[in-house]
Amino acid sequence: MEKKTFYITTPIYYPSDKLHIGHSYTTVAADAIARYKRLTGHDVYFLTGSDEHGQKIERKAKERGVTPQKYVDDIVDTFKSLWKLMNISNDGFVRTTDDYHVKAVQKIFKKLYEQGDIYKSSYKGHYCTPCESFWLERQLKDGCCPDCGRPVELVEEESYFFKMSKYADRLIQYIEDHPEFIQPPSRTNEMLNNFLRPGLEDLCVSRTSFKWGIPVDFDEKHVVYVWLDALSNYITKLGFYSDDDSLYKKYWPADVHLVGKEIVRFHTIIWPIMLMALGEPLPKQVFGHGWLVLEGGKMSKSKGNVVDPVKLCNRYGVDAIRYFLLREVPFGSDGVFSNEALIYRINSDLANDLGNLLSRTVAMIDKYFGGLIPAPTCLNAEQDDALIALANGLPAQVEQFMNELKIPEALESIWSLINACNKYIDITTPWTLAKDEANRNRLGTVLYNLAESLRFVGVLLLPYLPDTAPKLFAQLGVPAELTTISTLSFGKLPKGIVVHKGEALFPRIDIKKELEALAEETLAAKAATETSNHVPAEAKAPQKVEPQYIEFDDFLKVQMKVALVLDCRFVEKSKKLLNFTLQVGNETRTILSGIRKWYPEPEALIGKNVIIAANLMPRMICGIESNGMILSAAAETEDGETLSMLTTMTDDFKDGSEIC
RNA sequence: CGCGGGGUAGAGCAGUUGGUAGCUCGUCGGGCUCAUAACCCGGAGGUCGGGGGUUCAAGUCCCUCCCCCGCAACCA
Repeated sequence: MEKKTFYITTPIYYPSDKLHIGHSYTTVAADAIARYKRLTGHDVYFLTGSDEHGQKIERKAKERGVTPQKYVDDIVDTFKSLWKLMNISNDGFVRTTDDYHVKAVQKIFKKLYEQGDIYKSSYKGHYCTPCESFWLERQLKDGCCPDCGRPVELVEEESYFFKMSKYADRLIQYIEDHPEFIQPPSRTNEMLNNFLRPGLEDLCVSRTSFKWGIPVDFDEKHVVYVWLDALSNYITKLGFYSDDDSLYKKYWPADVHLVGKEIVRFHTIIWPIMLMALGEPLPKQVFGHGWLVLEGGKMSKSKGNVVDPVKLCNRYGVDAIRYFLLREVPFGSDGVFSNEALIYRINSDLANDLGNLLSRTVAMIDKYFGGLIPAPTCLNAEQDDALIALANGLPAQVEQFMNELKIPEALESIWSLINACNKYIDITTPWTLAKDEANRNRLGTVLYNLAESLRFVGVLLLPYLPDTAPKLFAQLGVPAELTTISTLSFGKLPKGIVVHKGEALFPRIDIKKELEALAEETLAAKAATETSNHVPAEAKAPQKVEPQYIEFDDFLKVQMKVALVLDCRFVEKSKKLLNFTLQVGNETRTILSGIRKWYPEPEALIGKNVIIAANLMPRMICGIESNGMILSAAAETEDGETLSMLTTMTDDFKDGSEIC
């Protein structure tokens, strides 16, 4: 019989920087699912990869003085070694710079163009020159810029567009007909209400402003822009539009695209519409998982709290990290990462429950039966039935959870057997049985039941803890042919097998000591990133460690001045920004600052003197150009909030005065 | 009224169609000694964000208010 196929993908990651624990989470989850499907007899294709084009890469490579290709090659190597380290069993690794991908994307682009779904047009924007921003017709206020109220002019910039609008109705219909398509279901509402029902705009799919991308082969000025390039990976790797599309024929449509919640939108709107336009079947499911949120907020470099998966794996072991990721983040929603939570999990679930159970079981077989697993010749229904029933029913339970991608629940159910075993030992008190030779058969049966239960645990854990399960088999002496899912019926384990006492599967961690050590490291790391973050981007290019101090000359580069607040108001579209109009000597300038939270009454600031960094590169925010930065003091308060204070001058300094 | 997700024991979370408020960790007490000071049992701890309503009965349904988070070209 043909094996049933199963195709699962992760997003392809952007090689502008090293991967963090969030990427590991997605990939480990996909890996666990892939391994589970293989274990249960599916013909699996598991794909991950890298999305390598774009302006950001082009710019970063330039900063570093290497070609974009060289730049991404280096970083993609770190991706691959991380996945190797974490035991990721992907069958393919797609790079958007790979030849087959480039060619297929060009063909896709051309086909869509030829059938009229991609058309050449231009940004027809209403452009406000002072604000340097584009506005759509409906955004205008009385035909003028909604921000500054000044008149706008019509401008154009050439670019190709994809006719998403044409397929919107079909997609809405599809989503309504296939409630399982977007998971978890709450995301379905989000997509329909936020994006689909209000109406889709056509998507800009080419750029002329940079070169690092797949050239549009019939119009060399343009490169293919982001999503058309990136999303196609899921089929180009399978040989779509190539000489050999046998993999595509075999595995498409994908069973699951596993993605982070931030990109559900692209996978459930743009991607299906692309496929509709190509006349290809849609993926069966897009699963948007939650995020690993860090204690004290999102991961960010400025907080110095980016979690490096390589360090974690080296410190605690790959399986410990895999277990934590898979167990801690609930189905579809966010989970909190903290070192404390990680260590507690490792200690209580892995060391205490699982590791210790194996250890005490093997030790007793060793001690009472010379290391040979005894035969189960003396069953006691009252004590044994529940345990055996639990074990026998477990594969089906895990199967059900895994089919719904409820990985934490699947693990929980496996742990219910582990816990039952620990309790079983307590009830049967083998050490008491051992005192009386008359109970020898009963003792042997108890130990047999434990060993056999542990074999179940080992087999079911293979997808999640691929390093640990074989260690468990080795200690119990389980032969390879008894480590498949089809052998999971209680009693298959033969008597007389030799057990081998071994190392603890997961050594216990001294929490107090460990947290202290970690705190020290974090502090050091934070100091390092802080110094490097305050250096302008251009100077950051070389990889060497940044010095703790800056040169006096560097300091002189920062021009700080006193400025008088002429006007201060909310930026309408923003929850966080204040728009300052400032008098600096004889010039007037605009600066935006994200401090609305702490200054809910902007009028009160008018007339104050503030200190600004005056020669920062101007930057567009919310369609308004910001010219500099207002200096503030930030502090952590007890409830973890950052407070920010405008540094105001009480003295009567003249605005425009230099600060030195 | 932009959209979405939340507010349940010290922490993190479950609670299907309304019917005794649960789980994990921590904490306190007890048991056991095979085991990685691990394991097993028990206790304490909650006016389920506030207010109003429907009902014999509301964490669950309805109304209203408050707070947190994410997203939406937004923290220089």
